[in-house]
Amino acid sequence: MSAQASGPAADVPRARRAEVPEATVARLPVYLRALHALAETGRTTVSSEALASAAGVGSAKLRKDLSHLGSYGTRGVGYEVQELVFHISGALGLGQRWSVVLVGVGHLGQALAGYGGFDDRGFRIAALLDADAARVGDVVAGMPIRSLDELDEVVREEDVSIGVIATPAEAAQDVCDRLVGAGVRSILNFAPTVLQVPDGVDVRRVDLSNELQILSFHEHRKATLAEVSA
Amino acid sequence: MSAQASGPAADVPRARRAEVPEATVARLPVYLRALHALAETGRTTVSSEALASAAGVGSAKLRKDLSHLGSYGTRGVGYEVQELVFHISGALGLGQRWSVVLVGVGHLGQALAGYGGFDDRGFRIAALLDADAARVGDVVAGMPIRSLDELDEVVREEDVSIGVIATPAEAAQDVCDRLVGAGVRSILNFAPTVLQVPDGVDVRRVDLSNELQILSFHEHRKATLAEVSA
DNA sequence: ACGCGCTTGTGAACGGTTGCACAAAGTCGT
DNA sequence: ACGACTTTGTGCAACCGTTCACAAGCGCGT
Repeated sequence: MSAQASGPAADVPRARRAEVPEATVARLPVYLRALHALAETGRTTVSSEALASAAGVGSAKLRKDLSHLGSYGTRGVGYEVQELVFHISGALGLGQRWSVVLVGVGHLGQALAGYGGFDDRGFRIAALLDADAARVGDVVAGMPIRSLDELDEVVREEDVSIGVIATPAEAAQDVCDRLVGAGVRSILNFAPTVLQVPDGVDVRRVDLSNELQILSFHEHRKATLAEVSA
Repeated sequence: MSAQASGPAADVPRARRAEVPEATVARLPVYLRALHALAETGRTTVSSEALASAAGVGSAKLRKDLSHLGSYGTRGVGYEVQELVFHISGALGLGQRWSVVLVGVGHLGQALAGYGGFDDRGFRIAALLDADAARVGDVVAGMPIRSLDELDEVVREEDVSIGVIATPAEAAQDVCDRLVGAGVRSILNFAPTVLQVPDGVDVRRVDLSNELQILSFHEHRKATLAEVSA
């Protein structure tokens, strides 16, 4: 976004990168998980129809999504599971291990720390940090909790590129600022606040209450419709 | 915008309200939270500009979103905070208290059970359920854990309309089926699986690993771009 | 009372996403 | 070897969502 194509489009090595659409990127992890599940059942190939159904999307959408990565299917047969896993992982940048720092070790933080999905895929928790001095030193999920003051040090030494915020809402913006100050440019925020960040920093929010309220809207709508037809 | 409904639009009972777009619905909770935060600082009115910035969106988008609910602003002044809270809450169906059943009381389940955001807004945890008999009877966040077998009973007696799944992935589909069987039509799924449900049932997924992978994609892209320009 | 400045609400243009429908391309059985 | 069958990859059209730009409306100061 910052370094736009300066004059000649020759800076791009091979223009094979047709810029994967954001909506597609958001679905790739779902496909990847479905593929892993299929692999465990022993399947070696899948049709777009079968994979789409396992991922909860339409088959045309799936095929179009995959076509943005390249042409890795075989007509008349389908996709080879392992090959697809490889290519999707590559597109998502999971070839390398990303170091993650987790800030805030309450119940949610512990749930995240204990979550198996980290090590399996390409993520490694570099450190658990908490502002509460009484908690520092406790061991959670096999790791000692360290002080929030060690943030810069951790980010530098462990080459952390992703920060996860699982603090109370009041602390989130401050922690965010510290993360950005330390050089972290990707943040996953579980605190119920909208974080203000400079350009070039990506933030993704996960908010339980939001999701419940969206469900509430649909329940409400269903209930109102039912009332009308009654 | 209401007057010129020439002919057909006026007598269609079902299409009474102009159907709030899904993308807008997803943002309403964010606005609501920002408004509550503003209310606590003593503000009684906000401009679309100020509220938009607090919510992390553009002001035009905010105004268009709000316009789907009605015309509740005052030109030259802005929106009255309390009034907007009232109308957004109404649109989201938060006027009534929804009963929620939480299945799976591991670390994540405990984090959710202890989350303040439930009681504050219009949600009430009707029961905590877990399949592990050894856990049944334990008290978490002031509530006793009950057996998963009591699901039907709980849903019926407590008029539960929303189910939250915080179990391991393996158990999620089974729990989902039970919830649907008991009559629950809105499900919030924290387990890393895509649930298969019949039509008429809404499912929202929250998946930590997905979010991390999306961040990974962007980090990867940034890193690749930086490499090229170097 | 009246114009001035501010802010909302919205029509219209734009860009991205979805779904359809089908040609291209492969496999399998005979 | 070949035709029937299957499934991918994609052009196209409809749809949805975002952004721009501005007229309409409101309060305030004079």
